[in-house]
Amino acid sequence: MEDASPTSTDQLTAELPKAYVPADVESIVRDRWLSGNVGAALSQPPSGEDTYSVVIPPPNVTAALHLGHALNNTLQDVLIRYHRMSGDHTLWMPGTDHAGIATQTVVEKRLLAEGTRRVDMGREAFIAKTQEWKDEYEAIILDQLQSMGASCDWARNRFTMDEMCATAVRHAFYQFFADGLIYRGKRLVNWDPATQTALSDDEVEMEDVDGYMYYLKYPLTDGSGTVTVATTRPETMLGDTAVAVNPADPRAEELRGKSIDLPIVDRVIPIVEDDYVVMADPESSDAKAQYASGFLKVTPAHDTNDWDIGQRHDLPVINILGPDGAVSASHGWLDVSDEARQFVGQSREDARQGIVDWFEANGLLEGKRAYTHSVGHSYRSHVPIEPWLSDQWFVAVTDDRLRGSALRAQNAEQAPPLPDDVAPRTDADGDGGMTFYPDRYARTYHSWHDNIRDWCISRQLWWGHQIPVWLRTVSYEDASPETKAALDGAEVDQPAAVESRWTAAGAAHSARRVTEDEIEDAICVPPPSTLSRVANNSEFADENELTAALEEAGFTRDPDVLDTWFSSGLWPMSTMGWPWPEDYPETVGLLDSYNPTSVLMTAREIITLWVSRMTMFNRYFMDGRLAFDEVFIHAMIQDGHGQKMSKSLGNGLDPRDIIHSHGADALRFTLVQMTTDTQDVRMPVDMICPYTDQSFTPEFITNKAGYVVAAPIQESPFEKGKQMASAYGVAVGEITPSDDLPLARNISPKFDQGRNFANKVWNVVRFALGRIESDGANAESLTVDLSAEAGEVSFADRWIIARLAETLDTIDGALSNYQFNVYADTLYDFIWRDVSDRYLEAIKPTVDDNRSQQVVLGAVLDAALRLLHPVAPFVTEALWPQVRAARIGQIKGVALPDSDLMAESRWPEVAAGVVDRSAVDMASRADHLISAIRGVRAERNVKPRQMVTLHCPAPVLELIGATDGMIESLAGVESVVGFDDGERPTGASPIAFEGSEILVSGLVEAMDLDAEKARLNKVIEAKGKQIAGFEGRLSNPGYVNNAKPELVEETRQLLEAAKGDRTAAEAALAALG
RNA sequence: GGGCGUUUAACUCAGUUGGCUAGAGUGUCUCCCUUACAAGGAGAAAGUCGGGGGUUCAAGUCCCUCAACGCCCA
Repeated sequence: MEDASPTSTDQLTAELPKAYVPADVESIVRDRWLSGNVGAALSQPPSGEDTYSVVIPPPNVTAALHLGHALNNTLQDVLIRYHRMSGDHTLWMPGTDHAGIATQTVVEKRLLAEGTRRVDMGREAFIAKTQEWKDEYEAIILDQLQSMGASCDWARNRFTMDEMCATAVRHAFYQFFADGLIYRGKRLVNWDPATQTALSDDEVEMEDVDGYMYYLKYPLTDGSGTVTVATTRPETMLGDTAVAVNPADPRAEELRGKSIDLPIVDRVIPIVEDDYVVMADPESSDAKAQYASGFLKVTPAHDTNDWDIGQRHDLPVINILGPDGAVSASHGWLDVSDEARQFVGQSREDARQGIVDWFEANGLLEGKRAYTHSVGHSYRSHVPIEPWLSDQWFVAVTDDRLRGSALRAQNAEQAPPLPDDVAPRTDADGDGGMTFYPDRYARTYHSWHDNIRDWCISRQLWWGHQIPVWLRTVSYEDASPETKAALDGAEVDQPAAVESRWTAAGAAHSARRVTEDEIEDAICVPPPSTLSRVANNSEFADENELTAALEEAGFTRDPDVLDTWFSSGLWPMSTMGWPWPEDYPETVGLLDSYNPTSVLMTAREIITLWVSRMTMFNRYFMDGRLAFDEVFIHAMIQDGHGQKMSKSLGNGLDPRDIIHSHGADALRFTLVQMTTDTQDVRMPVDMICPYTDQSFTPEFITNKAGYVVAAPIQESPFEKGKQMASAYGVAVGEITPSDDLPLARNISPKFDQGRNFANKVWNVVRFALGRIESDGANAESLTVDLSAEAGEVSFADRWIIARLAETLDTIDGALSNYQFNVYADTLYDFIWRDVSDRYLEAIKPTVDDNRSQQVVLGAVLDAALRLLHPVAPFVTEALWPQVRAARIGQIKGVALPDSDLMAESRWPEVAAGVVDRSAVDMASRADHLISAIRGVRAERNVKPRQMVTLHCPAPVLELIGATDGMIESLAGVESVVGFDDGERPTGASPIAFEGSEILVSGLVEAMDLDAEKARLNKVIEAKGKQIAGFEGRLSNPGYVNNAKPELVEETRQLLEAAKGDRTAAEAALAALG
């Protein structure tokens, strides 16, 4: 790459502006990576070499990425870049998710705004429209990822509905179907009456709702009285098929065998006894018992618990609602009485009121009490979910081959014991191999599988993978002989595998009785690539012929699509070409080399739905192999008030805004630094004034729902009288932004630290470039030996390399354990505190004339930037040509091989033998002395240029000598003279250091006696406190006997030093008179 | 109802198996535009580690308990 070649340092210095301007370099750097194919993975790395792989949790194409995505992807990129630099073959698979219901919903909204509806345009046209949306947002998302610096293998970008993924989805469905793990059945599902589709359990959100508990009197058929049922949903009584009572209830015996005349509907229903019924207990602490009457109306078609009771007592199921949630007589309700007919067609809300009124008017309403309870709501449309009876497809995730396999995958050391009904772990591939970080999430994952139910995967949508099954319902007589044979003795709704002409052609065939005399045949047709492999001697040439024949035989394809998570669950396999990688040559080898992936990074909200399913699927289809070895769950970012960031609260941050104002590295660094192993982190949200571009803390109000939000209208603190709209004001529709009331964007001051750090790094490099004479030399030109014996380098050089080695160790440990904040903090300290504040200042007087020191400076810079690269790739890559130019030699034992791009450089290696660990201790002593001197200087207002003189005893002289001028440089000391309680220089300020007295003279201004005394008294007081503490500890026999000996010894030394310091300070005080 | 997490300086957070005088960034105050950086440098003030009890020679760290806040699941 031509612009990466080193040129003369003078030129380079001139090229670097005084401050780092991210916008000036980010797009250039991004292009360098793209044209350099930095993220490209080798499909078939040489065997035996390490690989490291991550699949991106595919973002929904519904919307642009938010801050949570920025965090998630930054962390992945940090690991990927780190492992790439460490020499692993890395694969980071990018892609997006079609997000069925979510995307369909936003597209429908857009259509409505344009004046059309989905049903008006038809399925084909709607899918085309949605595809447009997908293309638009996929492009935005990929652009966002690249602008954040994500080093994915872009050529492998996948989409959950592209051909490769679609093949995997269809093949997996076919395989499960053939193995009896996917079945169709009439079940109660979570029905969203607004979007009119089924939802899986995890798409239902529980919300507390203020409602009533109604007490309805049901007359006994024998006229002997009434029983009172308690219910929150009186309207469902139209579908009651029993009343249940707990067998332990004293009233149960008397009622045994009796029945009820169900009001309104005139249906005679039995009284059954079931343990499930909560007995009335007004004294109970359980709200359910407090509000219970002891009698439960049983509506199997409209309540999951009632369904279970119905199953136990063989009760009829009467469905009285339509798909829109209104009362309906055309979905299985046959015995509609004249009285009941008035409610047909009413919404569930109207019907509730009407039925309560009816009971009241007829003297059958015993009462109602206010009652707050949890009601399931659609996560998408937010309307209450209706448990609704319908034909749906399910994956039998409760089967041990799936649930058991997911549980066995867990690392036994961090997981609770396996449940009794799960087969034990064996030495099979994958068993016990999956580890969670932080480990507490292993329990969350485990317990999710406790009450797992079969997974409803059909969705009544258009956007998604259409179910690859052709269905036909015929009367028993008309069914084929094979089907009849397979169903011999089978009960209603119980599926059976069938051998037929369709299975001979490569499809899978299952049948079930829909009713006693109706039979449904289901033919699952695999993807063409599978069909051509499994069908030998098929009577059909290809899939088209087969499906044409099916349709001719009266079959029609199920119009429903699959739950999005079905395709996401296959993601670690489908993206790598499964099941037929040979059909996609670029994927050959990927599964063998990169699956299992190394780690899955995600937020905890989807531990259950995604981690579990990927594990189940990968293990099922890949002979037990895990989808990933490790799972890292990162924090959720909340706003400054501890609230979830959301569009509706207007408290979110757009990564694009942060990149615009602070730069991508600032975004990344701050996010990485925030990543501790806690669950939530807070990020105070400020606003940017659109008139001045300055940020300020907005005025907050509390909204009706109790959230702290930015007031809809904000005054500019910078331009008097000018106003702006907050994101909250716009989100709730209170304000439409205009020229007079422009929308203010959100920002957080937390990103300042990242921005400042990038700027610091920039300037460290600028400094070095000004001090290193390139003269055409390169990293091979000169080799410097660090050892003190060689005498080639100064103390500061040995020390900074020792600190580099320590930093490297800490960072390696941190990144292997997902301690991202430790990584960021360690680097920040090393670069800012050590390299910048100490090392650069220490070498300023000597580096210009010291060739070896220039070599060390160049190498330190090079190494530091490499360590920084995973978290701040842009600024480091931007500076890489300059850093290469600054390399005029190498350090023996410090490996920093050259490369064209920083992103392709190797992680630094420092040989243990070259590190002078003692230098770190000595530097720390020096540091204390420097601080003391600086303290005196600051107190006396000594100007930076003013040099002082030090008068100190022999041991301190020795330290000063051993550190080769570091102390003088950093403390502004001109000369050091010996001083052994001899004649005191006049006007000198005393300080206590390591038990002896040191005098500082040359402070220019006359000594302020009172201030000096006050300072010494403060020292004496502080030392006295310390001494008391140490003495107290040492006089305690328990401590001396029990604590580690070296600890006790250390305490003794500290005590001696503190005593010495106090004595010195007292002597100095006395000398002042 | 079950589970998890948080509570340390004014704010946002570190503090790894108990052991140096509890740290950082921001903010505040004082001084300095020193030829890498004012997005900077030097210094300073600021903490009864949520409350209470316990274990221990020793508790921010372990145990019990109470409180507040948040999240997940039902």
